[in-house]
Amino acid sequence: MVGVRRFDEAEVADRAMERFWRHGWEATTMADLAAATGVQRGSLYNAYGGKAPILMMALDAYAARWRPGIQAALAKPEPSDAMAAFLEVHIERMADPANPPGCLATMVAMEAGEAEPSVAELIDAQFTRTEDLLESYLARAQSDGWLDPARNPQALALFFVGISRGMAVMHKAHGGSIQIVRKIASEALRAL
Amino acid sequence: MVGVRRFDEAEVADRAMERFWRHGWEATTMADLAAATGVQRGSLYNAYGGKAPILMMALDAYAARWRPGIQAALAKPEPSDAMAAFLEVHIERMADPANPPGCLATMVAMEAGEAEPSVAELIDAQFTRTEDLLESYLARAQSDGWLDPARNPQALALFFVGISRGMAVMHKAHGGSIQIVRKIASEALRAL
DNA sequence: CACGTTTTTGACAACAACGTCAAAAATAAA
DNA sequence: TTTATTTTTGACGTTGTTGTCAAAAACGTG
Repeated sequence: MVGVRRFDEAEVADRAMERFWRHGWEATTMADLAAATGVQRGSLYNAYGGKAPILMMALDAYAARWRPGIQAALAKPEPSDAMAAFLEVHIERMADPANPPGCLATMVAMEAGEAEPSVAELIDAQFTRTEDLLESYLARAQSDGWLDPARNPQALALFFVGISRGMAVMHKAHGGSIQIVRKIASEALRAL
Repeated sequence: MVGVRRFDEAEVADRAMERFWRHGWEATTMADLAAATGVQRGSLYNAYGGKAPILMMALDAYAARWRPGIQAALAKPEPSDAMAAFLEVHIERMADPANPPGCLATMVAMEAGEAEPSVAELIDAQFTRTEDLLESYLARAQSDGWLDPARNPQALALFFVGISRGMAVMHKAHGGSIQIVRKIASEALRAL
């Protein structure tokens, strides 16, 4: 390696994440990303090739940021505890005033259409990954006797991922109210 | 009225709705709206003033389209029937292949930020309206003895509106799968 | 029918964003 | 220290989008 990259890639990912999260995909231009990251537009093109690869990098960083919390949640034996902790990860993210409202992945899921198939595929894969984590946790909890054998782990996993996305939409739509989000979560836990 | 408007305003609202619904707010230009509606760009500026008023008109038409179904759902005495019918309105919308995937209001809620305060306010108001409808229905059902007096009608209303938005996100993220949406709804109804 | 008002139309200039490129700068390795 | 390779930088032309405007067309009213 001869001419070495001058900027910190992880920091670029974080700043780009913040920018996309707060303003969305279409409302963010390469010039905005240059301003947000402090890296010149030409360098971003040289390093990543365009806007979509930067978003995908930001989405990966975003998913990685919550992964420890989710895995800790799924270490709890009782499903009601685990699902409460799972939702709490999202609540804490929304409660932190340093974060933009809502959820980056949810926003991109709604915004990314046929125009950016690679982004849509990544979102699909990220959602599926979380659903699979929850489903296998719930299936194990079921075989360990913590969950009624009549319940459907897959449907429950979809439900909890779904309600976490719904909470993000409500958070954003209602001006960042965290009380609303907490109320939704508490009702959702009665599904168990 | 002398020089009378040459196009059907309701039809413009419908075509604009379809365009915004399928492609989103930022990804739709005035030229796109002109092409979608068959009305020239200049005429749209003359009639509405810009893109945001057209979106707001489309959002009103969108809300009006599902209002009868929701009111019919809330005519059912038993809350479990009513909430099932409420969610079914959304499911049927997503199951119709003629409709774009997801939900226009949910998409705009995620996409509209500080850049378009008037749009964000309208979305907030539309969400609140539905929540209020559900809350007063549930409060009445509760006083009529159909719902456990220990339950919180407001929190339940927020939950059901929230899960309907979550269903829309999951629908869009997973390429329009309706089975996923149905599974989520069936689990959500166990919260009652 | 003629008038006055409004809409429609096509065009315009200004601005924003894109993607590329050649020259300059930086640095690891020889 | 020189060389080879990569990144950085600023600028360029192209394209797309915006908002406006004046002329033309349409139409209800008198």
